[in-house]
Amino acid sequence: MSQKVMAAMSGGVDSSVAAALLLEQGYSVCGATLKLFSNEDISEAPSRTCCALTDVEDARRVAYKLGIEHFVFNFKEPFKSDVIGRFAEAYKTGQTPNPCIDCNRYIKFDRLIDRAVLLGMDAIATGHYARVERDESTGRYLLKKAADATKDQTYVLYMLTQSQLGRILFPLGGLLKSEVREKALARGLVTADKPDSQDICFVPDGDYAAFLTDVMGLVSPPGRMTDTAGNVLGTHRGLLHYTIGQRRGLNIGFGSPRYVVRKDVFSNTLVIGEEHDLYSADMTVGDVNFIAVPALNEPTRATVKTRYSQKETVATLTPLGDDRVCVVFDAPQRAVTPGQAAVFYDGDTVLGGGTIL
RNA sequence: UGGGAUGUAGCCAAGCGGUAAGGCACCAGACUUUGACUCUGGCAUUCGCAGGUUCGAACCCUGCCAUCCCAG
Repeated sequence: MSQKVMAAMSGGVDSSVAAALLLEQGYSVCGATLKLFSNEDISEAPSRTCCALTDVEDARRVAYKLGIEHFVFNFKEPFKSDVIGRFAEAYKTGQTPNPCIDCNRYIKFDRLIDRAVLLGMDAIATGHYARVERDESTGRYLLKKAADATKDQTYVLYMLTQSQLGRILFPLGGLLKSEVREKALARGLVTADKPDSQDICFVPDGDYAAFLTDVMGLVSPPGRMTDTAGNVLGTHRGLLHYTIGQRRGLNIGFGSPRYVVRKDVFSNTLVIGEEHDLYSADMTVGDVNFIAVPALNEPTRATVKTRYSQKETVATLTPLGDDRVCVVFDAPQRAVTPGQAAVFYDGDTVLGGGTIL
């Protein structure tokens, strides 16, 4: 009896091909598309997003073409509270969140798995570029980088637990993006030519600041902009327009570029400085989750990623207790930003990760 | 209103008689499944204003205006 898999289908190329491949590999497959928000809740949501209404239609057409059953689950409420809500909360405290990670953590790999199990499925599959392997010696599931290093998404999957990993298939983990597109074309999937998604899915026009103020009702008044010594240089447009390391939008001219160095929500002050002011020798990471090991018990060498699409850097991890880890970089890192994820690697294997405090 | 200095794009700034460098900011595009960073391209028919000299002026001359400094 073949394994029953629920393929999460966003309506994009990747998940379409993932579902098709599973079917060809002999799995018993059904498709599932998640409704995460109403289009009328956000501004015009035309092309380049995931999970929009047209994308549900595309997913349905692909499922039909593949001849598999297709479900649409309404996860608007949990998405609103666990993803959008957290996103807004993070901005309130001056952090820079990564909503994709929360969506994976609380929606796709939590509620969707629950739903799949409820329907008698053995596992779920997504179009993420990552690989899951079983370490025979320890019995643990390992999360490993994708074959296509440029598309690797392990950074947004660091919080997966052993029980989740035991029920996850990533059919695209061994493929290159170009191969995925070829396969989509070869199979005549309508999603073959859809552009890669980008931007935050619930903020299709990319104007997340407007979303936070207009839709979420956050208040972010203008305030003073100072240099690192505290000298007032001008006025900022509201703290949520900025993130650490940001250069654009400061609207202030010096001989050299200026970057956001710090956000102080209490005094509503934006501190700006030069490139060299952005480097940190260490950081504390909280809410950590370990995958390759049950827990971190002693100082450990690892490579660390402090933001998406950034090169890894070598560091020493020291457990602090309370799900926290102190990370000391071999070389100071640029723009370490609270709220962003820090992911630890041992070669191609994800050791674990957490949120930068 | 005695003396000195300076006025070139939003900011800084080169140019010193031959037809407006550069940096920052800004804008556009690329890259990017977060916000960023980065990269590429764009961005003063015009040099405080008005006259004059010259084949030709941001550069020389005259006047005016503005700002800053020193002195009163």
